[in-house]
Order: sequence, then structure tokens, then C-alpha cells
Amino acid sequence: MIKRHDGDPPVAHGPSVAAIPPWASSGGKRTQLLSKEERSRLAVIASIVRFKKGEEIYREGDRAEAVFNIISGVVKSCKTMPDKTERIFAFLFADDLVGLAKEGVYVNTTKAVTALTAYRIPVSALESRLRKDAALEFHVICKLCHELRETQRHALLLGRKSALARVAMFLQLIENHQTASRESAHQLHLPMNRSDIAAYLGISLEAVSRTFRALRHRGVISFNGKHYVRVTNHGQLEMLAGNGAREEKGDGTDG
Amino acid sequence: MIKRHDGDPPVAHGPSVAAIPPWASSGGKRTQLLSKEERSRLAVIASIVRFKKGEEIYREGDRAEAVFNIISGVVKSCKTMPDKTERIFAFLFADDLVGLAKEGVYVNTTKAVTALTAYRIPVSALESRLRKDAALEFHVICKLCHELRETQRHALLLGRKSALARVAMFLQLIENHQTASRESAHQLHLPMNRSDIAAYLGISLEAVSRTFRALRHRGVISFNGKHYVRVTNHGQLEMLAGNGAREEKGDGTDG
DNA sequence: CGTGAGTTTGATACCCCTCAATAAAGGTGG
DNA sequence: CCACCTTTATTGAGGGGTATCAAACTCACG
Repeated sequence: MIKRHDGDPPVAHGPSVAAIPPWASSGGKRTQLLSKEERSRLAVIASIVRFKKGEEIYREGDRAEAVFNIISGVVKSCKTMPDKTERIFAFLFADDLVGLAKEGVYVNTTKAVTALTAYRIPVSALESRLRKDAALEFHVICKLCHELRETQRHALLLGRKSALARVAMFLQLIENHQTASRESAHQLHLPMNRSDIAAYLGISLEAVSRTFRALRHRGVISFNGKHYVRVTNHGQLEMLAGNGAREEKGDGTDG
Repeated sequence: MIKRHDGDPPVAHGPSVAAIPPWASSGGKRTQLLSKEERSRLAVIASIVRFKKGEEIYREGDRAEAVFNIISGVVKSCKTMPDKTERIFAFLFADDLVGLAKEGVYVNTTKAVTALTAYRIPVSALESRLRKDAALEFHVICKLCHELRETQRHALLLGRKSALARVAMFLQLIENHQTASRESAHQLHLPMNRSDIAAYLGISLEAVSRTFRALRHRGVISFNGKHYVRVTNHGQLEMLAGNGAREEKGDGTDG
């Protein structure tokens, strides 16, 4: 009999946390922060949980009894506003940590955007483990710095007024993440639907659709289905995102 | 209780870090994270630096050789966009940490909004200190969680479309900060100018001015000069900020 | 008292949100 | 395999709020 749970190599190594470190150099790539020993020690106190696509992992206000470490799949961290609309703070992927809390209570609701596999680490065990392991704590600090930078980039995105700039910057974020994780990414994967993208960008889903069309029309991107994008003009995308270091005067709209 | 005023001589107790912890209860107030011993040990590797109002502390892209811990004064963390406009990610106050880096390089520019006194802690010394002191690291983790939540609230603010909602939420942020720090805050202090507020809210400075006028006209706030506000109608402010439960019944406090 | 930065107020254009309908994709059962 | 239905995505038209440009004003400071 084949046991998938224990026999799956990537799973057996234990929790995995990757980030671009705050002080060390990593060549712009996410690096595995945890050592083999740390991962096995964490594996002892962790359990593996699975969620279906769309399933809720926990809700804002729940007692924060565990932290999750994504093995595979995508998670969205969000808040439901009084008018029932959803605001998404972050999309979280493999090697990310989920479960930000305040005074023992989760501050956000998190849901599985795709089918999800994750480690569930009880905070009580994690806390005592942390207090004994300075190296592990340092790695958590590195990860939190990474998340802080990511959240700031999201804030930078939301500071942009035009939908074009927001969508362009969103595509850059996705591209950066996928190139920092994998080796190559000539094609971007958008696991979330238009509605989620809109909730993350702070614009309406219609605006997302329209902006994609505009980018496609300008020859900046091209779609392979609705969830795969290829950036055909990085320079233009960079300019539209407004992060471009060089702002050439000719914007080439006449071509 | 020790009260600090701008211009007071720096306290000799050493670096001070306050936050609302992620898991422990603190009654909604910021608590001092560092023990007396930790503060003195950090004081050994720290030096005290001063900046004039408006002065630049460091610039995005500089080698991140130090972390700063604010003793008194206000700091803004920002980025200058290609079109020379400024985007502010956070205002930082006493007991905050400044100096977020990525691969040894500062990710933002920081400037003193008011006259500033701070501890300067070299990262090399801090790093070795951290690796030896698990308790200190845990406290840094708590502080980073706090900053992460604050940055998410900022993102939530920027997700709002109307200037009214943004300004209202901004006032709530200031109020929360000042009530979480001091005992009372019947009057809010806005140390930054309208331009900085606009850069933080992602709206034009004219819109800030107009919105303040609207709030004043509605009897929600009243000004004492240009830098002191009194909230005269908290319920209304809450409703305008859109976080309030007014006219919404769902409370979402399930176990 | 004079100067200049910071702030307030006003008019117009533009972009995005809202509402509405159509079209495509995905899933289910016959 | 196809018909059917639900969900998701696209496209269109009109209205509202904010940015932008421009000018008057306030206040701190020399």
C-alpha cells in the first residue's frame, strides 16, 4: 500500500520558509531560511492540513491558536467590509507563513484560493520552540521583514490612482514573485479570479477586465486562457507601473 | 509616569520598543517589550543621534548599516516617485524601529518630520546580539508583527475610494496610536503638514484640506490651530471611516 | 514689517464606479 | 456527447468624486 502522506518527499522535510533576507545577499532570489534540523524540529509540532478551493482557513476574530505554513496552493488574506465587499491584503504562496494575530486573535480572514496543503503549527508549541531556538527566531524575523516589504509594495500599488498603473504593478509583483521563486517564468500564472484581483487592487472587477484589454490592445501582454499571461513588452509595463527608473520622454503610443 | 517632551534630554535607560503583542493580551495598549537588562545591553551597542526637522536620516538604496530606535520625534518612511511626488508608507514615533532593509540595502527613504532623537544600532552588532538572545528576538518578532498590522491598516485605508473615508480612517489611526501610547488623548496632535498627510493618504493636499473642512462643517471634528484636532463626534467618524458597525448588524464575533 | 512656505478655496476635465446586458467558461446530469 | 445551468468574464452608457490648474489667504519667521 502506498501512503501518499508520508511518502511525499517535499512534504516530509517539514515546514519550509523562504524569503529575501533583510541584510544578507541572496541575488534577488528567495532563499530557504530554515535549516534541515529546524525543519525537522518544527515538523514534530506541526500537522498537515488540507483545504478545498474557496474554503475558509480561519476568520478574523477567531482565537489565533495556530500559524500555517503553506506547502502548496494559494491563500488570500482579506477583510470583509461592512458593505459585504472584500478587501484583499495579500496573496500567499508556498513557503509563506499565514496567521497574523493581535492579542491572541486573528486580524484577517484567510481563504484558500486554490486547493491547499499546509502545515498547521500551534502557537503554544511554536512559542516555546522559538524561545529555545535563537536561530529559528532570526529566520522568522527575516521572513517578517520580507512580508513587511511586500505589504508596503501593496500599499505603494494602492497609492496609484489609475487602474492601468495598478494592474501593471500587480503584474510586476506576480512576475517578481514567480521569478524569485522558480528559475524562469516567461509566462505568468494568475491563480485567482478577476474579482480577487480587483479586491487586491482596490478597483472594480470591470476595471480589471477593461485594463487587461487595454494592455492587450497596446501589445504589452497577451493571454493564454484567462489565468496565464505573457508579458510581451517589459519596458512598457515598467513605464506604466510607474516604477521605471528611467522615464524616457517618448512613450511610443504612436506605434 | 515619565513624560517625554520634544527637546527633553534622552533617557538613559537604553533603546525602547513598544507594541501590541500578537499573542499575549495587553488590553489594547502598547506595552514595553524590552526588559531592563535587554535595554542596557542594547544601550552598549547603540549611540544617540539627532536630526533636525526635515532632515534626511537615510535614503533608499543606501547600505543598511544601522537600525534606528526613536526616542522622541516623528519620522516618515517614504519613496520618491519618478514624477518627484512623494509616497509615505508610515509615520513612526517614539518606541518604534526604523530601518527596513532588503539584501543589505534600505528599501525606503526616511526623514525627520519633527526634531528627532533616536538610538542608532549598527546591524552587525545587533545581529550578533540577536543570535545570542532568544528573548530579545522574540520581542523583535512581536514588534514586526505590530508593524505588519499597521501597514495592513494603511493598505486598508488606501483601498477606500473617497477622500472622506480616508481622512476619517487616518484620524482614527492617529487616535488609536495616541490612546494606545498615552493615557488620554482628548485632543489629537498632527505633527505632519497637509502635504505629508496627503502623501500618506494617497490623495491631493487640496483634497485633505477640503475634507477637513467638510468634517469640521459636519461637526465631526474641530481644529485648535492647524496641528491639533479634537474629535467631537466619534460615532460619525467611525461611520465615515467605514469600519464602524453602525447601520450594520453582523458583528462576526464567532468563537 | 516683509517674505515665503504652507494652506485654503474655486472651476473644469478626466477617470473610475455603478448599473445593466451579453458572452464565455465550467460543472452537472440526462 | 450534448443540453442545461451556474459562475465568471467581458463590454457598454451615464453619473459622481477627485486631480489638476490657478489664485487668494494665513501664519511663522527673519
